[in-house]
Amino acid sequence: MKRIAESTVRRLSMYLRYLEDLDARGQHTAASDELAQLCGTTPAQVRKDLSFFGSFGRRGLGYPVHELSDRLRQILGLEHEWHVVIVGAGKIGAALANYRGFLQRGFRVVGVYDNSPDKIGQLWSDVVVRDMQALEDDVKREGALIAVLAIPAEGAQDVVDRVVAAGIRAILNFAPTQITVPSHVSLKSVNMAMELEGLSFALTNAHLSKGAA
Amino acid sequence: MKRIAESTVRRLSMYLRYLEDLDARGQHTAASDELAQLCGTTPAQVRKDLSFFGSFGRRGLGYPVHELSDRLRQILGLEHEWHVVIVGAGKIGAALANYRGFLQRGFRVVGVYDNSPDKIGQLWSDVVVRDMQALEDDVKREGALIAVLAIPAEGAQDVVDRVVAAGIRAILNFAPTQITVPSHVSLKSVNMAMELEGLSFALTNAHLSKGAA
DNA sequence: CTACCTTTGTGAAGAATTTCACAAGCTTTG
DNA sequence: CAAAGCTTGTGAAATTCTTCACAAAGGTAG
Repeated sequence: MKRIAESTVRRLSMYLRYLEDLDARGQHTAASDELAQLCGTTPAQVRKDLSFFGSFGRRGLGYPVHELSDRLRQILGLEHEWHVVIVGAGKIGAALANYRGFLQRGFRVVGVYDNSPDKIGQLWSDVVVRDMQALEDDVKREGALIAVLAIPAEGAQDVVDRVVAAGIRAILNFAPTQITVPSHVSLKSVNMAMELEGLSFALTNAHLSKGAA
Repeated sequence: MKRIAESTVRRLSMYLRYLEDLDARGQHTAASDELAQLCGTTPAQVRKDLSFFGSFGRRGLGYPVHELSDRLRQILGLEHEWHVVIVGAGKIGAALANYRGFLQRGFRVVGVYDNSPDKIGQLWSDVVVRDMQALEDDVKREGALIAVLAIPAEGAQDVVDRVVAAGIRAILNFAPTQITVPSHVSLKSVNMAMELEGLSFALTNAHLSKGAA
């Protein structure tokens, strides 16, 4: 079977979001054309993306909204709950810990960790900020497989090594630095400075830069 | 001249970060190989990326660290200060407003805006949270060209239309929804749920998913 | 039942991006 | 100054991703 491109996965995630909207509004079917317009892509792209996983639509009619949502949740692995730890109790950590979208999607924050004594013990939503020293034990006990890193660049790699050793299998990194992980661990990095610099480039070189996203 | 891929711009931004590190450490030259290792890419990629903009290296030696940094800042449009407004004074807005990396890179937050009465008037770092109603006037007066949207999905498009009408030319969107902008406006979206779902997919379909980032 | 309309699923074409591989050029050493 | 050693810059090849275009299939109207 073919490997799936990251861009395809991102779009699946987007299709799902809009399908759920449509479902909530009671719409029963949606054509690739409609989905494409909602998501800012093309009908051919929608059909191709879905075709990697099977054939879910009906010719002449479109896709069954509810059924396709289910199928996409399956594909994306959103059927069960993932346990997530957040490392770093700064503003970004706080934003993530409070973000309701996560729980809705099956990402349950089972722990928030920090070094700073004035952070430790604070209650956030429904978890208490704990000392970093508890990190490994908690990861193991809670069976957390996903870690979010919301810490400064310095020390990020150390934390990565620690959580990986404790059993984490996927990392979402907000630290503005390159980190490395063993091949059995998935990594995504979000770097705000890099995004803003992309915009700065576009503003400075309107003629050179590609369309938006 | 050839159009520049977004992926290239992201890497330029990364090269710059590491060149600045090297510069601070007093290293005078760096080969494509070294830069590639730091950034997790390949030497050929580094050379190709840079070659779109000119030829900055010396054969047999590598790239002059300080000079190339300057040149990259020029290319990325980081030589002068950009004025940025942040719309939404929630946790994400707070994280961004406080992020020192921005100012370092020449992004000055000239205003933070919110609707909520208990947010308005709060002092953040060195700006006061203001009423959304002041948004358009402030954008014009301050000559802000970049807006960061840190608000819920509902109403995001309205805010976009408002800031675009007021003269904003680039938007960094954290609202978890698709927004549209006129073609003269650049747009980047960061969607945390989508990132986590990408990890969930990778965990669920190890055999289908591509390498990490 | 037939004709017509719509929309999927998908090979094949096309475009974009990355990787390869090597000639050209700078440095250093003897 | 010649030879050896690196490393760049870059066409060309390979790979990856997107778009095209159309046959196949379901739906509907008459």
